[in-house]
Amino acid sequence: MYRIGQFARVAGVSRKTLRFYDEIGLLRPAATDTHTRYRYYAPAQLSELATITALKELGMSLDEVKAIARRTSSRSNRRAMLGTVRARLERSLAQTSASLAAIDAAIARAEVADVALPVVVKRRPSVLVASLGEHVTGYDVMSAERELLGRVPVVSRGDLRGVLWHRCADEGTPLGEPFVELRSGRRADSKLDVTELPAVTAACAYSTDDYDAAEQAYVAIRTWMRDRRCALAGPKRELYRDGMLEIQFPIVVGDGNS
Amino acid sequence: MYRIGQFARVAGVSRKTLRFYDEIGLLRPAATDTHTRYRYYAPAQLSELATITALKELGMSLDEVKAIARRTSSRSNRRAMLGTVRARLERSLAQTSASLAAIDAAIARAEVADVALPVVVKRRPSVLVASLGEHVTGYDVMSAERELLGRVPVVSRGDLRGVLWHRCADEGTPLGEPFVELRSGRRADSKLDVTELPAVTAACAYSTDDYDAAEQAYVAIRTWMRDRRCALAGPKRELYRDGMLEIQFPIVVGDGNS
DNA sequence: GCAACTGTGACGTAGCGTAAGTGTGT
DNA sequence: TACACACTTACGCTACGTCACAGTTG
Repeated sequence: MYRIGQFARVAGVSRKTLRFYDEIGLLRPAATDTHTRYRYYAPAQLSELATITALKELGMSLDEVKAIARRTSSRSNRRAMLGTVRARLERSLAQTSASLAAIDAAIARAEVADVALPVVVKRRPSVLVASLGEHVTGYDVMSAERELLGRVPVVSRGDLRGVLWHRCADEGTPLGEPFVELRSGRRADSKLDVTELPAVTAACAYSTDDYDAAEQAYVAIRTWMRDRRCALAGPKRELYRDGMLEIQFPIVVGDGNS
Repeated sequence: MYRIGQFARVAGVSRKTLRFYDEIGLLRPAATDTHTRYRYYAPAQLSELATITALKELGMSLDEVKAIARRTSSRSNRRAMLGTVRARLERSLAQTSASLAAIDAAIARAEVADVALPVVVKRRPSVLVASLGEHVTGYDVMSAERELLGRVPVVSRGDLRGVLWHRCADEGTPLGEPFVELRSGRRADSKLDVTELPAVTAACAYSTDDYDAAEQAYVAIRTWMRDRRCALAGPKRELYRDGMLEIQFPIVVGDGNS
């Protein structure tokens, strides 16, 4: 029989680890002195501990190790558990390599060194909006917006206000459609188009409300999407927030089930 | 100005996250009502928060984000930090893909489904041992061992006892060298060879002390090493521990600096 | 007055590391 | 007696999630 220190040295783990495994019932010492409470381990427990360590290395949590190491766990249970762990590892691998690619891209163009124009992904819920129902060229967007606002009373408006870009400058004449959120239940002028902006996951960036800054934000999102081989999934959205601009590119996204 | 709930919705994070970032000084609200302690956020803070989120996505800790986002951090500092994070990501990637390969191998041969013969890696310190100084064939190992033990008094012996296998059965006649650990400071019979077993990192498995079980353990380690494309780095060691056998294959191992 | 919001604690997560203070073995 | 070893208890770490209870806003 080994006392805790020697067993720890021989097994290559820390004493604290052994006490912890005892505490959570994962590896109980073969004997415990009832008076001194010293833990005594049998040589055969080296292989028990090796099982625990090996399963932990495969990426299992101690709870999972406990479950799989029980005598009562069936072969099919164990196989299922391996599948679960495998799936988790794969997700983590994808995540890590995506981060690695992103950081390499950032290093390559020395971009994040200036912490410039961060892009973030957000899930946006669907929203009820009113618009004029027509797509106008870039130069007419501001007047169209004024007209729209003139037709929707302030009490009916929600917080969101902006432009949907159905076609961007890089594809020819830009075509935009100003919109305002409608407070739920409010009806608008019957000549207005009332539609539901669909829920999307979008890559977003922020800028001040001037042309050059916005252009930089657009470039940042495009670069971000190129780095991640990410496809556009709908018209871009430009939102006005009190002097700030938020630019959203809806993106295609896995549903997490694959 | 947004209150916490709206800011959280717009930014796509939780209220608790915002309170936490306030608490650790990572993102302080633009204003706080001194009476009610309500937090008020400015629209421009959306982009601050986006920076934080983006850096976090790259794999930085909040402490690192705090450091890199400070105005006082220089470009070279930031570049160095990116390098650090990149290195960490790479290690984690290697680790995860190794686990994935191991679990795939296990699934393929339905091995861990029976939680059979786990292999673990251990770092072993160097150890002072005595031996007869000659390599004997497999059949003579037991008698050589008896002779060795006869020449080393019990008081001089340490805990370790076993055989070094200089050549294994798969390479022809097995050649072994029994050894016993010497308690530090103790001198042995001058006709014995006293050497230092070098410190090694070894892949280890356990078995009971009989031929078939030991053979299975050998197979398990060889399979493990093949799965990991891992090379042998010295004579195999067989240790006797009170009826149990521990088999160690020294392996080549990166020094963690690459 | 009521619903929806906000605040501050306090406790939980995983897997141990690191003391602090006290008893045990040789 | 000295010294290594063992014990328990408690707090620390990351990045928040989840109550519970009380005050605030519209």
